[in-house]
Amino acid sequence: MSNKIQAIRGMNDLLPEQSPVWQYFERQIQHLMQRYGYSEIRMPIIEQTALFKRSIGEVTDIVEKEMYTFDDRNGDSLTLRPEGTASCVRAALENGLLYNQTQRLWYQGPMFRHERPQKGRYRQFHQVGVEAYGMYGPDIDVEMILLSARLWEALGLMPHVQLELNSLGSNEARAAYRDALVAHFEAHSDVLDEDSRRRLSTNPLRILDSKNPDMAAMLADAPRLMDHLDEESRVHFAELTAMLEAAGIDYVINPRLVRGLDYYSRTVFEWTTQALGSQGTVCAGGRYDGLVEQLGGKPTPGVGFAMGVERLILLLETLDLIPEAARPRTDVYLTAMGDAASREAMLLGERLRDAVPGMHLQLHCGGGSFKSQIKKADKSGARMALLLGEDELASGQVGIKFLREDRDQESVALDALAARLKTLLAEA
RNA sequence: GUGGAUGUAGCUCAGUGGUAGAGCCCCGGAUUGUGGCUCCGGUGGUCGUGGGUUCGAUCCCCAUCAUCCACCCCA
Repeated sequence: MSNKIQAIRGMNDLLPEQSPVWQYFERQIQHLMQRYGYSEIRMPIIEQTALFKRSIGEVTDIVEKEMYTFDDRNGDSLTLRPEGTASCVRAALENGLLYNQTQRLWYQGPMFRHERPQKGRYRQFHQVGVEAYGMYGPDIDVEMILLSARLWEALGLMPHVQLELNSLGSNEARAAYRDALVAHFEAHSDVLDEDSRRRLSTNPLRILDSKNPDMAAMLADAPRLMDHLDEESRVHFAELTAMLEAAGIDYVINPRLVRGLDYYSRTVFEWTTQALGSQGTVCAGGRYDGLVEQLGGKPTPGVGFAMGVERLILLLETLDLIPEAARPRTDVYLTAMGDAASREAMLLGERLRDAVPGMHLQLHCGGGSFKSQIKKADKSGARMALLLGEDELASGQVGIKFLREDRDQESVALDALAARLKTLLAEA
């Protein structure tokens, strides 16, 4: 055991039993994105370290202590991407996708953060990200929320998730609010815990997030971001909530909702669930109007969000929401008794796959008794087993045995087999 | 990164200071070529890893790795 090589901590294998569930989820995503007119973009999973430092923010937890950063053979500092937005903006800029045009993009793939693993939190995890560029109005913010809501609806998750909203205001308004907040905290510094004191100089907004009950009263009295919004952001947010109400989307305004990445401004939102314990955020995002410029582009507004695939799949499993149709099926299991029949079965299998393209046919390999082959046919989940032995070979017939229905075994001539199978498959 | 719990067969778990068991799974047989039920038999474990205490450790102690829970963070 000790000399066996193990997977890296917090990085998981996706096993055969699990992959159909992921594929089901991915199909839903692809379908959804097409319906809303979003195009897929794929970026490298490694970028220059500076990209993340500049976008996410030097003093955020992600950059300070969670990135997989290393020097490559040239001595350049590279980082395994901890999130997708920065790469997406970089790729869009680099390829001219933002030049005098709007974009609706999505992507999917692994992200890496060196955190302590827990259920729903892994060092390699997967996100589906959705980003839109070039649109200032709240309509695109609303579209993003509606799009995500439609996904919950399709997956059956809607009753189990809740939408939380907030506005961070413009960068100037947030800076002013930050000063007011720091003043409030400094006036009550006796109540601040150690974490919060540290954050006072780095990221005071995060103190609002604290779950420490000793600080609850002081936090309740803290100035509210909503009261410090600039006029433009206030109107933007008001229009956003009005449109959500018109669309019938329930939401809760959470004035303490802030984001761990520095690039956000104005709208921020989170979909959360109670069903996953402490890793209950299943989807989160917001507006980042300053990021494109910060990364060297012309001022271009952006909105986006990311979903945690592991968390969503965990949620689907916890709530038993994986539809039966998501599982792969086998229609036919082809058995063969004896060497001659085995050779013939291989060819027969290919001919049947040509003739009946929609059929899922599994060929028995590896010999064994008839009994054990039929046992395997049963285990495969196939509806029927095709039986090919010496008798059948001699008479040019194949046996069709029904494994899930009370029905007589059939004997069909080889040249009529494909047609018979088509008919049988059409029954279901 | 902090605190706590757990780690025994592929899976779910019993168990004891004298080097291990059940159920499920898997394989074979009862039924010379016919699954699901039943019965019988079998494969499979350096008891997470490395040290220590002991005549002797899977059990006690320490360390380490991994998983889980909470904090933290976030998707």
